[in-house]
Amino acid sequence: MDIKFRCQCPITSALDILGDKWILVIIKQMLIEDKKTFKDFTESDEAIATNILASKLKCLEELGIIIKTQPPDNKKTNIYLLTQKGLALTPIIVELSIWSDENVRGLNSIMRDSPEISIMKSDKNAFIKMIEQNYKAKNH
Amino acid sequence: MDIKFRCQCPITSALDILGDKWILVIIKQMLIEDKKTFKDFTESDEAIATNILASKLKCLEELGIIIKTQPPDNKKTNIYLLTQKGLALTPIIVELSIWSDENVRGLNSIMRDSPEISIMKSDKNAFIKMIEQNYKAKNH
DNA sequence: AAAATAACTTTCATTTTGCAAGTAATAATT
DNA sequence: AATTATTACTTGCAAAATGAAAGTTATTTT
Repeated sequence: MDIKFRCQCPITSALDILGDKWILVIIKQMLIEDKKTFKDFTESDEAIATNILASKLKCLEELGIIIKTQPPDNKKTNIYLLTQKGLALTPIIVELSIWSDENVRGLNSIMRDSPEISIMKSDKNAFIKMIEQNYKAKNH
Repeated sequence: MDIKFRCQCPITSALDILGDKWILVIIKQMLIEDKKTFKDFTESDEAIATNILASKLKCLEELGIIIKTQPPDNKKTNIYLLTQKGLALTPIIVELSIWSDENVRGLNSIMRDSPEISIMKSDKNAFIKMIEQNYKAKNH
């Protein structure tokens, strides 16, 4: 199961990996909603189907964007964690958030506010670092 | 043909629009490869099928991300241009570019270098502004 | 007037996504 | 110790999105 890259373009190649309905949603759930088990993902608002979830997690693992680990005290539950490659997607998630706040709100009447949106805009780099540090602190 | 939003999350809502194989590729082609006609898009490296292209362009137009215009001297050729909403996707494209350079290069052996990658990284904001100004200058 | 071009549309095959139900292993409860 | 519940999936099938190839219409160009 390896990815077919459409051409030599770096941006298109990134989208050969990230360009679908679910990959970046799963990354977002891990990064800012603290989801880490298969069950966590199935219970989220987006309501991903379990077969799709299983295939996307496998794909992300093969690409080195996440790793699957077993907690020593529990053989039933698996823990999925972002690797450095996955954490490095934070700037993309933040930019999606800003674009959405400014340009999608008018189209989705039920969209919720991001309480941190003004902080996010006023100092993007600091905000990105904060999210990354926060994730690392929680998962070590 | 209106979009179904999965939930209240701003990031997921952005991905309800942008999360597919083609939308951001088309935006990239307009923004940094100077593509503007139907033919331009069909001739690009990514080789999009004409039926898919037609449906994506229609979708982008309905969302207000691009506009379709007729040059006064030619009734055959249509010109597609990014609106402000479309231009505001520049930061996302730039972040995809940076992430790809650092994390996808190892997976796509034929990926080309971005000559401006170091400038891009050293001052993201300046680079984003430059791309946006450049686009506006060319298309007025 | 004929040929070429631009912008699509149509048809049909393939791939991806989605729903619902089922399974196997482990953990918790009685 | 036996039963029940939970977790992490897989399977089967339907629906939607994507793709390849050919066809259509309205301009331009020759």
